[in-house]
Amino acid sequence: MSTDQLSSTSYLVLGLLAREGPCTPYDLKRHVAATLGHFWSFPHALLYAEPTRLASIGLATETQEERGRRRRVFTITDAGSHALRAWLERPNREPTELRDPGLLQIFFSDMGPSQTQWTIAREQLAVHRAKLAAYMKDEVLGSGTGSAFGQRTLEQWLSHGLRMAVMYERSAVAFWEDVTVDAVAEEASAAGGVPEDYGKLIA
Amino acid sequence: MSTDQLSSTSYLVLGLLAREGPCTPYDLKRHVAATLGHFWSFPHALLYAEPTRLASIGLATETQEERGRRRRVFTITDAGSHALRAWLERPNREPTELRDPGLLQIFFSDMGPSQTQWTIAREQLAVHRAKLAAYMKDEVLGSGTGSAFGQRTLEQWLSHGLRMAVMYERSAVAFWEDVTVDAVAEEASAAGGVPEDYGKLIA
DNA sequence: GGGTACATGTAATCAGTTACATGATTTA
DNA sequence: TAAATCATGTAACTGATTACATGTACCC
Repeated sequence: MSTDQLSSTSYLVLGLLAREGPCTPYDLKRHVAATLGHFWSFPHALLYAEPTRLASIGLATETQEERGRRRRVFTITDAGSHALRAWLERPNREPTELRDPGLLQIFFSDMGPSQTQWTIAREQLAVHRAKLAAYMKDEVLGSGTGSAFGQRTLEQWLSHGLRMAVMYERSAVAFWEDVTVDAVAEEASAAGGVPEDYGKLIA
Repeated sequence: MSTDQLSSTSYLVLGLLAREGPCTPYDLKRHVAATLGHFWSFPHALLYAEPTRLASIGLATETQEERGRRRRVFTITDAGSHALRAWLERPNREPTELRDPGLLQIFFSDMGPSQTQWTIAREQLAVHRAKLAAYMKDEVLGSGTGSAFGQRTLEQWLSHGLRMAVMYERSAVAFWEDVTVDAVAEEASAAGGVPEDYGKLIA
């Protein structure tokens, strides 16, 4: 029953089954969408396939409803819990993957026409500002920006997960603001003018 | 000659061929390793496969050496340049993928023994500090931390690409410091004591 | 000249993604 | 009761990752 070679997806599912109790794939989907899914996409098909795989190696069990939707409900087994804990205690040095298509574009923006950098930066700035605003509306984030002492509720842990994402978005906004300003300055010095909506940038 | 449905990998290769001129897959590999590869992994097998694919749809051409290593050299075609420029001008709203295994662990740390949070945070703090230090040693980053005006050299663009990564690592360090402090406080209040190497944390 | 690191490539596997397809529940 | 949306699942595909395999250049 090799618990080796489990993927991040495996631990995601194991973790959710451990914390939330028995779940249908749809339950998993919703939990993920509300938390990690904001910055680490797990297409729903994955969350239907992965529990099946876990069941096949004994880390979960599967039961199916007789009537109605005939949903499949998955439950973590002792072996599953054990695998999860073992993973939690194992130091993890896999590097963060930061896959940002906007960054890829700006990286090659010198291969395009002169206003390319400016166009990309403006777009990305909008994207990241919107995302940051969306995070801020999620009430789950509201309170504990300072260090929270004492016992931690589930909600606090969820917000804990998102805190990093918020920090990333803040960095991203700052970064794209910088790039935008640079691009404007460059355009100005090259063409002797300033884009019309320059004022909007600083707002 | 549908230039549709090209992946990030495709544009990475097109962009490098456009900027660097004809390249072997190994050339691509080295360029990537020195830049984007720091935070977005592209296994070398990809960089051997992708140019072939591009050649098959007319966005690059392939020539092979007669003698010696019989390397394959790829050159971007006009169609390839066109596809690249079209992509640069197309607004891109695909979200950033932030796949951080450490974050996944901390997200589920309440499923492990009590010191789990502390252990994970310490590990991740070390990882991200090391990465940040490594970035700082790369001379390519040294100078222009402020906004750089005037014309931009290739080196500046490279550093531009990495600047975001540096900001991310800074955020990560701050985040994991926070988590570490939280964990220490929690352990202390729960067990009435403080881990021995607490002092090292603040250093 | 033997070892080591660099360089080049392919093949097989596997995970992630897209697309398809349909049933169940709610709401107008 | 029809439409819309929520929910459930599978199949096919494609791209990413791992593993294998080998050759070349350099260094001791």
